[in-house]
Amino acid sequence: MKTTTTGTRERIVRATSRLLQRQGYEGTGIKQISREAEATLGSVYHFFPGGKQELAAEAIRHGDQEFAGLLREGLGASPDPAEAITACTRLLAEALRASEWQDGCPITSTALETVGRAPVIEQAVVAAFANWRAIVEEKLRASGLGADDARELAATVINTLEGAELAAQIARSEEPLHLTGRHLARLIGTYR
Amino acid sequence: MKTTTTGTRERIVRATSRLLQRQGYEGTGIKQISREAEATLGSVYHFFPGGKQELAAEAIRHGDQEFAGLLREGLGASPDPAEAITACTRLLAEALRASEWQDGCPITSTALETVGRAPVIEQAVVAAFANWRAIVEEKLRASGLGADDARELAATVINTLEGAELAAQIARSEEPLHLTGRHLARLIGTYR
DNA sequence: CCTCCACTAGAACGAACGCTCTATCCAGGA
DNA sequence: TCCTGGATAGAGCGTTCGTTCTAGTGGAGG
Repeated sequence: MKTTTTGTRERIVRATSRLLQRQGYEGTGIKQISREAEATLGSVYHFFPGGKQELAAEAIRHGDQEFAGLLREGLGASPDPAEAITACTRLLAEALRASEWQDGCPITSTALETVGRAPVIEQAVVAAFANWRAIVEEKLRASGLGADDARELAATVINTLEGAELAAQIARSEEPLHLTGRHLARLIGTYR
Repeated sequence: MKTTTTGTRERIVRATSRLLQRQGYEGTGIKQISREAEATLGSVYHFFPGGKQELAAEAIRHGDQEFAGLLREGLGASPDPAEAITACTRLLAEALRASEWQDGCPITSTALETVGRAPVIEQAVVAAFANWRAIVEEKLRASGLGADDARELAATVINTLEGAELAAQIARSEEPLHLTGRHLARLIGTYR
């Protein structure tokens, strides 16, 4: 059956994505992935003959889409860009707390561990960040900001969200995210 | 000899700090550390009977001091807080480029990998972030900002620097750091 | 009914992991 | 001179790593 086939592949990617998010690249074993995904080692290497790296790259792309979805949801909450950004920080804070501070950014840990040593993964990471920046940039331009301002602000918004997510996870507190929302709103406010 | 003794311990901590920075916690083995530090496995466990976790916690504290030194150097470059922050981003960018994009924040990777599963390390991480925030907060207060504003801005400055450092490392470009410097300067400018 | 092939299943491989253990070295005090 | 104890040295423990390999399963097409 086709559904079973894609079902297994999908389960493997989802499990990998979640494990990479929580344990990082080196801390996650293929056997743990196959166990968690309720698939066998044979299935894993059948779908991902490129091994751990190919699997991780695919999981990064999955995390990319996941985070992009959250961004779009937050940005759609208000026409005002400043309010839209704080909606994003609110969503991130809620998700982080709901997971008991376990699920931060889905790709940061893997990105840092593999930088400069796993080109396939790095490429997926770069694409994810570019995707996220583009989503924010589009929102800012739609709100009337100039092209250069929107592009630059979008980059800082994403970078700052990353930093705040990290801080919130470490401190086990929503506060860094809420604070960042307020400061980003203030920064955006200086552009009108 | 006392110097030889402390010399070995110091070499182990330095090597561990550098390796954790570049490869993360799970990606770094004790044997690699002892090799890199030109010490034997026996010496490592002699000085750090708590094993890898104790060693990592000590290395985090070393990285804490290192980053704090850079912060102090940058902040001391100008009496104006906005200029001082951009001096920090400049120093970070230079260091990152000089290491060929290998040496980002000394503790981020390890922090993310061990969050919620290695209390000894987590404690050192929390202390490091608190230390860095305090350094920036003091500078902002000395520049005339109110107590609450200074505290909040300091937190955002550190978080944003972290995010920018991450982005710069991944993109192999100084640009995210310089951009962040400009945006942080602008944000600080709204408080006078 | 048989063939075919995508998929499942997991044993086995060499290497590396963190850590324990014993043995040795050597400077300083009795 | 002998003793003590911090420091060095590395073999070896059991486990897990990523990967390879062969064997088996089951539904679709002829």
